[in-house]
Amino acid sequence: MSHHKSDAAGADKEFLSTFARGLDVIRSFDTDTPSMTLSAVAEKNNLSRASARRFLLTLQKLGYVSQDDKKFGLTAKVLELGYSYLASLDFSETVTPIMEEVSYQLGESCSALVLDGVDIVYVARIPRRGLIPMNLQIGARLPAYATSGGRVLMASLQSPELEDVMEKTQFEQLTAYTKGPEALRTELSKIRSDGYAIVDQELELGMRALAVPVFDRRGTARFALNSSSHVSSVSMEHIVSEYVPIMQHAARKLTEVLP
Amino acid sequence: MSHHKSDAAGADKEFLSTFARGLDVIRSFDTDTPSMTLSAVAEKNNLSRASARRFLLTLQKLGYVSQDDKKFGLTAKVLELGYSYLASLDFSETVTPIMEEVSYQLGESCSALVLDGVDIVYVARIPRRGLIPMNLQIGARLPAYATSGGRVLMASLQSPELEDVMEKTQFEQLTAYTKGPEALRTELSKIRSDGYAIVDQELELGMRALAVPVFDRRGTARFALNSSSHVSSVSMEHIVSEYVPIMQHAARKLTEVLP
DNA sequence: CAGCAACCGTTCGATAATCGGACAGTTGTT
DNA sequence: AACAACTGTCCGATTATCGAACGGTTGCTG
Repeated sequence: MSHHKSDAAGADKEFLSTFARGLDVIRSFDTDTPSMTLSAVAEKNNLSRASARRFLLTLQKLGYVSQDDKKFGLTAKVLELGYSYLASLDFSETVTPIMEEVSYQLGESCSALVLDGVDIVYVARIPRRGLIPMNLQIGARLPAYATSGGRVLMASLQSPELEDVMEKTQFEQLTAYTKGPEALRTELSKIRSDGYAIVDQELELGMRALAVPVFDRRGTARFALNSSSHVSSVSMEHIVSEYVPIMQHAARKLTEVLP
Repeated sequence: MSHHKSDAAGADKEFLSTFARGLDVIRSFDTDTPSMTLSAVAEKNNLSRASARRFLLTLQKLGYVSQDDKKFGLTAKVLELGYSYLASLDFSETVTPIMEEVSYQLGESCSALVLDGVDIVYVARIPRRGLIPMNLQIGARLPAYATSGGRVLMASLQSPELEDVMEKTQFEQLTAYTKGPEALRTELSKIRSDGYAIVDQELELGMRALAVPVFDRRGTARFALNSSSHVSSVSMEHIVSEYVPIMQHAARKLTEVLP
């Protein structure tokens, strides 16, 4: 049915390379190189200086980069790009208040996260006052297989998608407790029947995390709610008996308000 | 010296229109239209269907959009674009802990924000437990002229840049207290000598905000620290005598750790 | 189940957008 | 003054990109 595209060359008629390269230019700014000269941008992206300049001037004209004495740097406007995504989720009115209530009842941080490939991505977060266990901002990523949120979302995938994630996942023994692929499969079916996931020090020693899936009215998992706490502060039993009902109650309420 | 570019046509030799259009496609997803059919994307961006399809396929191949039954939607991966900017700021190690301390000492939320055009943009935020006055996430924008953070940043601009901001600002009477252009100029020079700005119910009734500028070692303002509170909870005198010293102390500490 | 409406997918010649090498200009350093 | 390390600009060559047109698919309706 479908033409065999020339896999070797990869020159795809439907792929806008100028656009793709431009996105790479944006992403080439990072912590190590927050600002770069035109030449540095060219080199980092395998572009000619003339091309790099065109990308930078385009971004500058659009307000996404600014120039400070030969050095180019991103402006806060690039946040608007990521913001398109957050806006399309539309959490601020409906979801955040419920998360705040959960956070208050638990006395712990509470996050919302989605699956993107083999990672989970934090899309909303209510931090706990005082010690913040890890610095997880919106947009931060963690491997799905070793996180409670990742597991509830994996558990609600259909078979082909799940296989795809399992296959692409790089299983690493992050702590002495981290489960491998086989143990994870067993765990996933347990999660399916329980309706929640607990990850006990598999991602990081001393940290326990709980997550529940949040479904929309059609029954598809839209995101996960998660809360993590120190081993010293809460026992596993307490999580199961106290935290799980609160989280599941919130998840059911969320189902009603989701479009 | 410089060619007179054909101002009428606007066809700029150094402007990569494919790239610019692609960025617009990303931004065309919003709260009202979180997912769109190919045709809808085409129409919203004034593209032919064939073009819209090329943009969407490119974004899909890069993982920024996903397709669900003829409807396209952004994925969490677009957050990585905005993340490039946050990474280039590199706040997580150095700035956030100091902000947390401020938030703890004040018992109020504490935010970091930068100036982008006539707006301020939130780039880091430590929320206060309990009532969150407004839902200000990272990336959120407010008009600079009516916010304490905006004012300290405007106050530290050089004359031509300041004039530019003043000129482009749409002054609106947001509350009965909101200052106009003339009063703002007076206020700015007061801010310059005081080293802080207080905005008393000018943005929203019942809200008072305090901000201080944070300079790097070369003396350029990099961002502002801000904290806002309810009128009922704290008096103006208390802000000046208690909050200001804490904020200014944090700002000085930040100066030392900034690159 | 034919006919229609509203979509999406694909092709291909035309065209304009993009490329990059070469040269010129600028700045700061020794 | 010579040099290094940049950025700015030009223009012919090259393709990437465009869009109209046609073909499919799906779902609805009488």
